[in-house]
Amino acid sequence: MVELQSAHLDQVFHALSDPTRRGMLRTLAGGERSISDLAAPFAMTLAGASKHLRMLEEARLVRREKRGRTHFCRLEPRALAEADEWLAFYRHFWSARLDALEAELLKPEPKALERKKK
Amino acid sequence: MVELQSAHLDQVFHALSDPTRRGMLRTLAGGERSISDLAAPFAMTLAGASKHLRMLEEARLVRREKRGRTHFCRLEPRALAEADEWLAFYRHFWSARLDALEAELLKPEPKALERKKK
DNA sequence: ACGTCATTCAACCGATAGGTTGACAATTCG
DNA sequence: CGAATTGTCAACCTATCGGTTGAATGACGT
Repeated sequence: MVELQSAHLDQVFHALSDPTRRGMLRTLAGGERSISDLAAPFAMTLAGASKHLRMLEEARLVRREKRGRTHFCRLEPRALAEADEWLAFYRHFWSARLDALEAELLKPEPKALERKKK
Repeated sequence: MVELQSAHLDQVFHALSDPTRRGMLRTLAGGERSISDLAAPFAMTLAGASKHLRMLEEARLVRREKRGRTHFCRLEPRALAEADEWLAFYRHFWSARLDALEAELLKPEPKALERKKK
């Protein structure tokens, strides 16, 4: 858990470092979208947008499924979760409260949490 | 809260996309360090490391204080918190449990939390 | 079969990243 | 003062980024 596939984190964080790509992820938060749908909000050629999508896909932030002639994309939250795990290490620097709760979540006994949920 | 200074997020995520810089942040999690201290673990000239530090500083992930001839760096958690806030929007995609707890944290009444902590 | 729609590919472009080297600046020590 | 320590600056190099254009691919509708 400590190494966290550094090379993949490189890809993920780099993918997140562009506002176009972050915008696309935001759109995908609303559900499956075609490439053209994702490209539409941006003043950019489709080929340009296509490249961004490919980076998101290679970073495994997005999954693509081709149905007929259109490619549908969906958010792949796993990679975001990895970025989040990396950040979690630092969480206590800015928020002792959230950190405490999270520590509880990750402890070997999820009893307290299950009580809360059920 | 919705726009989150996109240009700054660009810088932050880009800064995090390099393993050398992430390594430096990890070192800084242990407290204040000099530039040479931060550079030491990496097979790289000091000038190279110095450039990485400057990016971290410009992304406001690190603060620098010059005392005598040595520059001391400290972690600046605020920028990491911004990245975390951005990710928070997507948290429910991979963890309904954590999301629920966090929502509780951010609600106007922190009563339940205080009971847990004290 | 033909045209059109959705998307990629290949080539190109200027800007930036990530690294090096060598010279410079500032501070401390003898 | 002079030498060593700590770090930056400037110039350079190669690779990648973020974008364009124009042609190619593949599936659909008629």
